[in-house]
Parts: sequence; C-alpha cells; structure tokens
Amino acid sequence: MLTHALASARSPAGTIPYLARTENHQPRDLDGHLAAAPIRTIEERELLFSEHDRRTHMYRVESGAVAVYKIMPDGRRQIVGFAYPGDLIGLEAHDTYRFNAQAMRPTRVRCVRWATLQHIARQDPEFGLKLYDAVSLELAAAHDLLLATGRRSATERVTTFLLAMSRRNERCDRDPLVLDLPMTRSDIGDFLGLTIETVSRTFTKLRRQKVIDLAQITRVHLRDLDQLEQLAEGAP
Amino acid sequence: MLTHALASARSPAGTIPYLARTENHQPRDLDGHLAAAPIRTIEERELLFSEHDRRTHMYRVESGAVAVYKIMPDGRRQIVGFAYPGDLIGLEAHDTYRFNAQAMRPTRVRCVRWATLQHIARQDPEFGLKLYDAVSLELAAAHDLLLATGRRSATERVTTFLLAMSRRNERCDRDPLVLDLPMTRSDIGDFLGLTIETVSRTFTKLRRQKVIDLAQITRVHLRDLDQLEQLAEGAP
DNA sequence: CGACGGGTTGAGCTACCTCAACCCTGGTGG
DNA sequence: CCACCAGGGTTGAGGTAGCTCAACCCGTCG
Repeated sequence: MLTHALASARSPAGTIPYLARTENHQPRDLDGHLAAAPIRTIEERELLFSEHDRRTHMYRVESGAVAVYKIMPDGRRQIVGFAYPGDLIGLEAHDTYRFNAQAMRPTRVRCVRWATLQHIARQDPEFGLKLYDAVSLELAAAHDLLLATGRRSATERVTTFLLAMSRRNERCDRDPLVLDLPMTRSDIGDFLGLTIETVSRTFTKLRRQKVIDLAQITRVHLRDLDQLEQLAEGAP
Repeated sequence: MLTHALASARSPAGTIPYLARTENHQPRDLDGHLAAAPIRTIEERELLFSEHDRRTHMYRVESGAVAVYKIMPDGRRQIVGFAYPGDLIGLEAHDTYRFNAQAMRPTRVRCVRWATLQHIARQDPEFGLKLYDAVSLELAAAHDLLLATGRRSATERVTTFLLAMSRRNERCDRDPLVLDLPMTRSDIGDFLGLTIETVSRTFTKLRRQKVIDLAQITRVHLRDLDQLEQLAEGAP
C-alpha cells in the first residue's frame, strides 16, 4: 500500500542501500480491472475496514489518503503505512483483514472483490505472479519501515520520513520540495514510533536549522535536501 | 522466512490481536519440489548470500539456523529474522537479494532455482497463488516484528521474543518450555533493536524474577509462561 | 463567545545507551 | 598440562534522548 513512502530513490543507487527502491507499479492487468471497478467514497475519519473483518475486497486509492494501523491491547497504535492515490490496500492473503484502514481526509477508493482477483489468477498464471510481485513490494516497504524505526534517532526517523514523502511526490510528478501532509503529528508519531511532542520538537528543530519551512501545519517546504539526507543517514 | 518467530499462537484467538497467527506452512507443491532439490551445506558464519547479489535461488532450511539482516551505512545491523528448519529464505520478488543471510551454526539448505519456480508458476496458476500466500506470510511476520519493536520496553521485546521462540518449538513438536537459542546476545539485540547489555540485563532480571532459567547460555527454560505473557503485554 | 482538537514549548524523569571492568569458556601453543 | 588469549557474556556507573506531564497557543466550530 504505502510504506513505500519510506523507500527512497532520490539518492544514487547504493547510497542508502538499506532503503529499497520500491516503486508503486501495480500489475498491468490489475489496472485494467481497476479502471472498471466501482468507486466507494469514504469521509474523513471513516473506516474503510477494520481488523478481523472478513476480507472481501482489495482497494486502490483514487483520491484522498488512508492510514493503515493496528491497535495494541494497551491502546498504543502502530501505523504501518499511509496509502495515497495509486496505492493498494488489503492485498495480502488472509481471510480477515489484519489492520484497520481509516481515511485521513475525504477519500475515494476503487473496490475489487477478492474472489474476482482469485478467479482471474486461476485462469491467468501471469496474474498470479503479478499478485506475488505486488505483495513482495509491500514486504519490501515493511522492511524499510522496520529499518527506518529500529534504533534510530528522532531526527533520523523524521528526516527519512520527509525524504520518503518527497520521493513519493516525485514519482507522482508533483513538486518534491513541497509536501502536503494530511496526517496529524500523532499519526506521524504512531508511524515512526515517537510521541507527538518529539515529532513537534524535531520539526521545529529542523525549521530552526533552515532545513525545512512550515508555512502551514500540513505544508512542509524542503529547503536543504542535501542536509536532509545527511541527517537521515545519521549526521549530527 | 522466519520472523514468524514473533507470531504467537499460544494465546487464545484474539488475546494478542496485534500478533498475527502465522504458520510456517509452505505451498504443498513447493514441498514436492523441495524434497528433490539439491542440498547445500554451509558452515557457521558462512554467508548463504549477500545483499545485492543476483537472486538466483530460493532456499529452505533443512537443519541449522540462519540470520537474515541488513547493514546500515553507519554500521548498525538490523536482523529482520531468523530462519529455522522448514523456513524459506529469499522468497520475495526482486532481481537481487535484499538482505544478507548468514548461518548461525552449521546449516543445510535445499536450493531451488528461481527460474524453476517461475516456470512452474506460469504453468500452474495454483502454484502462483501459493507463492503469493507464502510472501503474504512473510509480510505478516515483518509486521509482527514491527509491532514487537515499535515503542515497546526492553522487557516487552525480550519476552515477546521468547514466547515466539516457544511457539515455534510447539509448531515443530518440540518442548515449548525449553528453548535452544543459537544466536548470540548481539544477534538478539540487533533483532529487537536493543544493545547486548540491555538484552543481557533483561535476561538476568527475568531469571531473578523466576520467570526463566538460564542453564546454559544457549538454553533457556521458561518457568512461568503466564507471567511471561503478562510481561509481553506490558505488565510492570 | 466558549469549547475543543491539534500543535507547540518547557521542566523533569527514566529507560536505555555508553563506556568500562570483569568473568567464563574454549581453543591454541609452548 | 597449563598459560595465554579471544570472543562472548555479565555487571556497574554515569550520561542522555526521548517520554511524561503540564501549561499554553491557535484556529475552528457550535
């Protein structure tokens, strides 16, 4: 779906070897089916589906943005990814959904019944392999997130996140220096494993260092990409 | 491959909803092919493959144990999983390996050329779906690890790890109360995102609390499963 | 206008990291 | 056979990054 966000392709190949260069291509045949698939509209904060729901559909985000997360028994929340237009949700094989998916803003998704996908895959072996490829991308994204959060400083996490968002913009032919962050500080924190306070402090620190600008809360301008990359790799 | 380790199935369904109950089943057809596949023997510390190597094979561990990890530019290491007998390695679609795989002890693996797998999948749609299922399991395992390490205390991480190992034993019809840990403290630390010192201290704390016994370094006896589970969920 | 949700900022605390000493075991070689 | 060494593990003391708690700000909505 989206932790692709953390995959960076800005750097020359090999510079950040631990961040896989995952792209958000979907199987071509899938595209065909999705073009015709019905659209469902969900409002801000509305759930697309919940954990343990019977897994009926696979979705592709058309517009808006969706947070995918789990709630732990003690109430803590781990966001495993943000899905943007073009991203797939609910792809992995399981008879129930393993996450909650909640719209961060008004969102439209195309819905494909899982049974349909399975049916196609049984007829067309290539399609099955495409599904396999798509989940592999998800897996790479999950590993990227794992590396991005494991034993790294708040600054490293936040800058990695910003660079990933920038990279996503680039892929979608949008300005890689101007980020629109539909998620709250709390969302970012629950994604990166930080508290809202630490996220906030890190943003202001970056602003003071003239690495970013915070015109509005949801709008971040990247001022110094080079230093941002330095910071993401652990520079002081 | 193996972060399945962190999937717990000991608890009644729903008790630890954030730990998916992933099993280490492989596609049945795959089993057939693996039974006939050639065996490669690797010594302790030897690399099965390295990151960026051309991905030629998929492996199944027959005996021994393998650590799968990435090295970050600053030298830190993140282990993404431990592969035990029955586990698959190098399953995900990518033209190069995305990790290093190193034997933690003398190990035998069966090797299947990726081209062969692909060939079969093109002929037999069911097989493609099996691959898809298998990667989905990997994905679930990666998410489990993400939840296990994200913003949780050292005690929670270590106990979760121990319970996962116990669960693995149970699946393999071995004593779930006696764990054989082939990995060093450093390995455990790099897996859970902790330093060796913290891992060590946590072990001795658990020993003092009579939750575990440490007969030998590589052998852990679980004394109080209930409390272990309490601790894994965040009890003081 | 007040209430509320989200964000920022500050002060203090604590869990974990760092650094350093020490122990134990197994292997090697004189 | 024992001395030595190296690698892994444990334990302690001290430092610090990020968490907690709390106050405050600001924009929005009723």
